[in-house]
Amino acid sequence: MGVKAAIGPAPARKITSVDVARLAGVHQSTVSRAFSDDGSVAAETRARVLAAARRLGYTPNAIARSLITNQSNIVGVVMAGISSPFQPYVLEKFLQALQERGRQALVFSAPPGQEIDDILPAVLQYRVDGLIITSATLSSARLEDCARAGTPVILFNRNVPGGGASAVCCDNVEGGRLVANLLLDAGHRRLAYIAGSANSSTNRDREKGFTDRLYERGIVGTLREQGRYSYESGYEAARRLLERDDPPDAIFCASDIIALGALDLARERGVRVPDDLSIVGFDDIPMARWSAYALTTIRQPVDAMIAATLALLQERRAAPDAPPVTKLFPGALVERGSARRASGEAGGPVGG
Amino acid sequence: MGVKAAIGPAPARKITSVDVARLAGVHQSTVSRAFSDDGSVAAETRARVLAAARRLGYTPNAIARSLITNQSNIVGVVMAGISSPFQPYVLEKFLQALQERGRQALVFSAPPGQEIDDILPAVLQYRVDGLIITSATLSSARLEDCARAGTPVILFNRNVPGGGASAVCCDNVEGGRLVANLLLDAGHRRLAYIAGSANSSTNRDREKGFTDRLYERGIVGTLREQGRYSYESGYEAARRLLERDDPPDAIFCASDIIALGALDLARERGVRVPDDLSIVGFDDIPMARWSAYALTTIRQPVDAMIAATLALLQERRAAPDAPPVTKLFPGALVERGSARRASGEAGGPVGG
DNA sequence: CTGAAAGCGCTTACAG
DNA sequence: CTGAAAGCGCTTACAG
Repeated sequence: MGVKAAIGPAPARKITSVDVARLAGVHQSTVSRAFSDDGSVAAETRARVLAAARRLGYTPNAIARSLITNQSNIVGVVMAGISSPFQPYVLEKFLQALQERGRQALVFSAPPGQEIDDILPAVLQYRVDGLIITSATLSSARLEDCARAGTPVILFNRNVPGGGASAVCCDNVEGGRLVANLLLDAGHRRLAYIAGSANSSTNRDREKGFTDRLYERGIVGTLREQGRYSYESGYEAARRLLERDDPPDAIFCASDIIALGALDLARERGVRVPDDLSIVGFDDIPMARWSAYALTTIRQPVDAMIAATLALLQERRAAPDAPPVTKLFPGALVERGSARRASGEAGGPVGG
Repeated sequence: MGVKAAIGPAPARKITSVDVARLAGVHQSTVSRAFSDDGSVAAETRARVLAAARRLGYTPNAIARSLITNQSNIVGVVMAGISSPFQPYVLEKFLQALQERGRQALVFSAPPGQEIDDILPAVLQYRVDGLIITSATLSSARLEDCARAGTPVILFNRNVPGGGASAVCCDNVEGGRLVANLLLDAGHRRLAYIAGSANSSTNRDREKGFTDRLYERGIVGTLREQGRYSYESGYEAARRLLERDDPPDAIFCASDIIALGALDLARERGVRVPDDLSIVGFDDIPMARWSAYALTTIRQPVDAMIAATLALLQERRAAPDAPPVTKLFPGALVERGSARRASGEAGGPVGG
């Protein structure tokens, strides 16, 4: 009533369910029930509680709830580098899917290409309900820590057979085969592969599918350049390839971002795409459809893969000791302008 | 000892500090101290506790800690769309900065251009220590909810004077002026502006700085196309501009991604950049330096802006009722190949 | 349908 | 330096 009151309303910090209960004239446990879906509360009581809560600006404390229910509703998402365009594309979809399901995402970024063991303790401290690791791997020691903590782990876009973790992945081997078929059917015989980071399963599998199919169809002597998953890397690798005495007439790049770099280098040197050189990527990132690139590529069915990841996480939480599974999703060939069409192919629907 | 033992080690779910205390032969509070930095524990005791913890695979429960310390160590990050390339670039830097400071990030993605009021309750339930909102705004009602909950809010890359929230922002008005000067000094007189989303402060400020400076220097009749922050939008807007009877010879785009679309459209139509047309963007996203684009642009000092955001958050947590402040950071002109150089300018260092 | 009480796993004065 | 105890803000059997 004195001078102090004039300073302004004392900010009533830290409103709890007890405050709401007092105002609504009920017990604290009733407040709790009013905020839970299945709590049996008289409709009228609930209305009174909710009104009091609104007046006080009360929101249930999810931290306290997590502690007692032993469920945080938080999923950990660890990404190895968000800078490569496929990653934010995936992350955004994960965030949306999680939000739709009423879950939160604690997101971590790891230096690309590295193991993410250092990050794990922080993730586990927050007792996340599950852990999604995209484009990275966890050592088996850390994987065991997760198992011991009862935290299910799903590897997204990384497939380590026998690695002890469940995985959701595009069928990269089959994708590589698809590209080999496409290029061979278009008449190419002088082929090259620009690899992504050496230690990634995506690179390994895409390369394997590609070269195996080439071999099956009698092609040998395919060129190879080691790259990383970056534009600059594709640009440089393509330079080395095109400076050869016997340059390739078709290049399969381990990912779209590599292909974009290769495409730009080719153009700069006056090599016409696809007339002189076919270039194919993998992922179908948003940029692949830019008219400047019109990249022929393999599309990963990201939405289905994300839904499967979340379903698997749920499943594993119920049955933590079930053996790891791997779910493979077929990629789809998207033909745009950067690769020659099969020679036998008709010009359009009319010709069919 | 019976059949059950053969099934395997019963997974000792939910190890707590009590379990560790028992194994180490100390009280539970001593375990807690051993895991805290300043807790006074005998070195030998701490070692024993840590050994026991390792053996049991114990990690302190951060959820329980948050409840008692009233500090979650979690920062909420709300982004309006991660798909535009500047956003993941910023997000990655935020995540890294937060990790370095021992903090976690609860990340939310909102539909771009929209208000993010719906997301706020979820954020507040988790009692985040602070909230960073990038490229989006909160209604004043929701801002008040945050104030009442004692959660400091910083707007990143959005500047709403008198909006009631603190903000960290590039000086977009000054950036717009810089571009006007550059283009005028290079001899351009027929100018155009491709706008970003109409309701964004970034667009408003960049346009204002640009047109004000043009006006000051006596240029009128500047063309304007409304766009959104997307490649496609820049592509289409540039088409409309270049199909005119009196096309511009220089275009300032509200952001780099718009400029990239404009650049590609120009090329497709055989318009030479920068000989026939200068194009300037804003942000300096990683793609701007790709050799295919070599985009002249304004670089936002993102690292400094992020450090300031985090410092401000810390500050506001200590003094929640301090009035909102806005920190403006100057952008830097980065001249690459997409805009003509000033006519008076020497060709290189030799000519100086 | 509602109240009273126990308990989730920690931290932190308070003694000694 | 260590132990004993209170308490953070909830949920959830248990009675009634």
